[in-house]
Amino acid sequence: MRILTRQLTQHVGQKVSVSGWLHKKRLMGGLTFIVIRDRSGVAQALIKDKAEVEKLRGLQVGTVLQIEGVVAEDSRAPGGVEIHEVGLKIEVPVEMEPPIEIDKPLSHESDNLDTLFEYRVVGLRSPREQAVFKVQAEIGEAVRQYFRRSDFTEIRTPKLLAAATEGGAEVFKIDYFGKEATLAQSPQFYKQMMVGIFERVFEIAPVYRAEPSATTRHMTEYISADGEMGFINIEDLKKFLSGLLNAVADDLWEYCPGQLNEWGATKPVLPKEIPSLSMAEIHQKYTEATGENTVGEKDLRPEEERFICEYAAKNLGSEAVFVTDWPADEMKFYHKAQDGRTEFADRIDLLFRGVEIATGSMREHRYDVVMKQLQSMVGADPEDPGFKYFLLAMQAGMPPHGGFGMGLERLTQKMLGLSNVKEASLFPRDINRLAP
RNA sequence: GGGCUCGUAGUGAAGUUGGCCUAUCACGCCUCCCUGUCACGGAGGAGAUCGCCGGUUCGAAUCCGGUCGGGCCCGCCA
Repeated sequence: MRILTRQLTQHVGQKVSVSGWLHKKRLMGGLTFIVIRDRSGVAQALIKDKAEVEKLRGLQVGTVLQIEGVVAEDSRAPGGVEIHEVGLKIEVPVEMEPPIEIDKPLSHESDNLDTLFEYRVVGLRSPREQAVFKVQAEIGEAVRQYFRRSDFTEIRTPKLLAAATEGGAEVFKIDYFGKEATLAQSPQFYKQMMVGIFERVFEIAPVYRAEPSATTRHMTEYISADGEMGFINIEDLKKFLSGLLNAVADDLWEYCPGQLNEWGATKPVLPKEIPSLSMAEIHQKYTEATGENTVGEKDLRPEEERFICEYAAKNLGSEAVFVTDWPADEMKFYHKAQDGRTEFADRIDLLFRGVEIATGSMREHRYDVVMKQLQSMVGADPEDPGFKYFLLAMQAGMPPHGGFGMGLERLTQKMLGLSNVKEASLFPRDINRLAP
């Protein structure tokens, strides 16, 4: 019966069988050490029998094999146990020399990312690479649990859409049986429509952006964690996001200490309520600090995002910060302007460790107003199938509501301290990579 | 889309004000030695027409032009 490598300590003195991949071999004359990898980790086996060692001749790392032997405690063995009196059974011999070495850290230098992604199917076998995605899986789990604890219903919305979309980012156009369709750049309209049904909904799913961006923080396909809820205001949204980010960090450092340590990650300093700074304040502080005048600009420069995160870490005891008071003339048609301060959108961006990881806003829930905004801001036809059903949902009765979208890979990147968001994607898609 | 920058064995790097390059090193790979390795160690070996095309020159990895492929920043965004 097969056991996992992590279970060896429970079987000292017993004969066991483990299965996995050859991860490393060290031939030392009369002694041969091999390391076997399975889903639970790695373990060492000590082989003395020359005939057993000969079975490995010509076989490379990656060879699938089964090891039978007796578990022995030995302080010289990694982890204190190893397998002795080994009998090997080669399940799948691998003679191909791996294009990259997975038993030591892979280079994540920006110049070498192309190699990293080109050989991704092999490189991900490295325990250190796996750690990134174990962490990402845990983040997804923590996010899901937080939503569910907060009484959200998980939804699945279509990614194939009729042509019209929310505007802003470019969309991918595809041929749909002779008609033009687009790939969803966000679940925006659907999650809002679903507020009229479940009140609180969330989705964790891929979205597509046809932006020709070539930066360390953009991909053309990424996973968005979207939430939307009714009967709230912008302060409720901030509280929710503060709690969410804290919950993710707490969960991660409780359940993934090994993986986080692999990347030298440090737990983010986050107060219970993440502090807010208005865009005007940030421009002001940046201008004072650098002499570079950004006062009056309608967006934050990436340099300002990094600056204000450092400022918040140093002065506000928080590695995350909300940016508030975005100019209303830049807002999207479904956004809501602030009550009594109509020159500002009721919008927040969540900056974490120098990048924007989430954008949230209150939505315009009044049918006649959102209709007017659609026409004046987008110049769109309300009968267009891309907008028609969204408008119907508003007309059918929508409470004040708001929500946000958060980039899962960006969050993973920043939790681990990776320099490029693509490192936090199994198979990143960008302007010039569609495979593997 | 704009700016800057890079391309040398399977991988990572050195060499790039032209000649001493018949291209150096490390990891990996092959053969042999090695009974406690864990980035094992030791001896030997194979592997690169220096991204591609053209040009300048007695001579090009090195200079020039083109081309293909990357990267970083900006714009835009999560």
